[in-house]
Amino acid sequence: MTTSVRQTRPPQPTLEMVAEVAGVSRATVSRVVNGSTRVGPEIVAAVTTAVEELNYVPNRAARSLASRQTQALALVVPEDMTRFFGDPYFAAVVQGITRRLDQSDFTLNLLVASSDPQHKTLRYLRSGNVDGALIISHHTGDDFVAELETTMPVVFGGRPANADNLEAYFVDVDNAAGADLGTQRLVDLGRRRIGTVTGSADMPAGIDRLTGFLRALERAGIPTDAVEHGDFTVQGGAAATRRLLERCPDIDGLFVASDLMGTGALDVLREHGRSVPGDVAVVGFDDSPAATRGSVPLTTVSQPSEEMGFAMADVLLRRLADDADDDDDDDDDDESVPHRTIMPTRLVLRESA
Amino acid sequence: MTTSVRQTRPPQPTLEMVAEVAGVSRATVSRVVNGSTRVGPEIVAAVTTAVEELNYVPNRAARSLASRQTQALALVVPEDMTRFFGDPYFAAVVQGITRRLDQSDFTLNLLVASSDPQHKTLRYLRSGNVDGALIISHHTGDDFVAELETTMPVVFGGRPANADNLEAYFVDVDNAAGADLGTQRLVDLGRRRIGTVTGSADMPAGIDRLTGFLRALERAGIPTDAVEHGDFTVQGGAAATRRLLERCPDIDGLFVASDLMGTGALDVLREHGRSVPGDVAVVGFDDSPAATRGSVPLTTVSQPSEEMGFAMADVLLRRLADDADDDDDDDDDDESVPHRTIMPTRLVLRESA
DNA sequence: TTGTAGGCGTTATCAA
DNA sequence: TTGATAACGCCTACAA
Repeated sequence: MTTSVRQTRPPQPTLEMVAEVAGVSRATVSRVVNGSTRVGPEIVAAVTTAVEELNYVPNRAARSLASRQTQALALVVPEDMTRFFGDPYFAAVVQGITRRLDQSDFTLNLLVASSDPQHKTLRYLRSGNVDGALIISHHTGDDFVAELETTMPVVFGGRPANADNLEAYFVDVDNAAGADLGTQRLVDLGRRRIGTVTGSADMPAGIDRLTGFLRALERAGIPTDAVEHGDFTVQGGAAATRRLLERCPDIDGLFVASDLMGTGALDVLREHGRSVPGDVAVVGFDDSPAATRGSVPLTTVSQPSEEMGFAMADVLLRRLADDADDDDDDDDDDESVPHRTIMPTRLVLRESA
Repeated sequence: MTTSVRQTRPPQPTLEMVAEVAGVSRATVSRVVNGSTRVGPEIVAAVTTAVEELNYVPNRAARSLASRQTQALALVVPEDMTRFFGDPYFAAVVQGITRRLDQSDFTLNLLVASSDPQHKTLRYLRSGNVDGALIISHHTGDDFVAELETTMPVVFGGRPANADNLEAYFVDVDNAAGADLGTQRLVDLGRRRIGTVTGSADMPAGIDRLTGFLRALERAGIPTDAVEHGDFTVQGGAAATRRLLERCPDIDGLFVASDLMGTGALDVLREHGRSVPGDVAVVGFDDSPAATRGSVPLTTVSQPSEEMGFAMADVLLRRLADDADDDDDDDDDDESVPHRTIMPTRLVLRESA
């Protein structure tokens, strides 16, 4: 061996080379590679041998150019990295998506993008890199989505923010019902001065959970003024709790719109000398790992985040399959894939309430 | 508007269509799109107008097929999702990588892959989806890497596990020196019964940090038997600490090979009624957000994780640029891109030691 | 400076 | 069942 050879990379084998080795045409190799049944057994064997001998792997670009498909999906997350990695909710959703995709031969492209304001992301999407897109953590302002939908099938995690979006496909839980459930727990515990730290006001999940909270309080005839806005981050949750404590020092119950914010709330409560659940009972939302990470294990409204990711991928895959079938036929919608998939929430009792 | 139109997606515009609208040839449009300077100003204007009018975006597959480049990189992480999302170290590295890539027009493909044992991942890589790969958290067993290097330029985060890999490019810190530094802090504090919770034994970072720990103790003439193996997870760190406490109940100093494991250690220490740093002084490694997440802020050996990600991407991009230049010329290595990039560590003092 | 033409590695449409 | 032969959308000599 010479000591310093420039690593020269052998060119990847092509269909043509395989065809030559196997003594058949490119078309036949293509059939074998793609698992067509209409090929003679001994030919299949010959091709398979050649493929392994040459260590052949099909070129994705060429395949996608010819077939107009990529076998890839994008997961678009309009948040910055810190946020994305900071909230276990995202981890669960990604986990679910990949679990579904592992059963297919689609791959996932993660697009975490608030830094470069959607421009690069949108270009990436529009340049035919993927067959469809999954969008989570969608904010009111993220209207690049509208354009996206005209380009490729899209499925949302959480009801999309655009009010006009009646045709949108999404997977969600009934956030209002969930929040109601969580708040009711506080009521049932006999708490009568109940506050909330909301999620982002520009996200349906934030808005709906507030709605559910208010509904429960009104039903119980409890004042609904103890509301402070958070943003689904630990810091935001902590800050909101601080403001709440300042404004309403007498609260004895707190509904926090996410477990992550819940940990922030717990910190502030302790910092202010309030015991949990003694002085203040706390209920979170998500049932993410964050729920058990704080000083007190959180009672929380559980949503099946991972299952939601799984369902999102599943819906998108089915839409894609449908599109492939429709060669021409009907324009009446069979509705084989439902636009909305609503998953259940349930209350998980731990120590905080 | 009809109520239920099957969303029919208009075909994406092509170079050819732009050419027609602008009244020039495809070649010219291609030049303009790719920013060639050798084009008349008014032609550039015409083409630009046409591009915007049609909302044209180049097709990646076609471009990549013709140019034999993808303008995409892969980040390969041979870990499961839970682990990937659980350790802030990865978040920092990804952050750094994307920060570098944002200055280029390369995109990043994240491949978190221990589930499907590398098969799908390897196929993805080998089918020409990316121009190069970044690999972090590389274990001894992950030998698929060897094959990868023959296919495309690769840069490692952390010295690769394969001993024979002299030609490998990587970005790392001097783990042994860092661990030595951290351990020395415990010695300087007057601790004389010092233990360690190591990282994974099949990863260079784990091994080297143990080496540094041992070196510091030997220098100080302190027994080196208080060693328990962790695996860079909270649970692993906690379990190792538990074993250590059982075996050496008298330890007064603890070097933990990662902050994440450090939080696990802190929990166990408290659970056993040991105060920190009173009874046991603790030093971590990484200086990740996990360092300040536990009950006591960790004194830790800081490594510039985000900068390391940035550097990894930078090295890979430069290798790629070099490869593009070398049309034929030399076979003596200019070594314009260094094989190893070693970043500094420093001790960050907080409350735990 | 601009246009022509060939090719990149597959898939898909025909015939045979 | 198999094999020619077009596309697919773009880049890139080469020629004008």
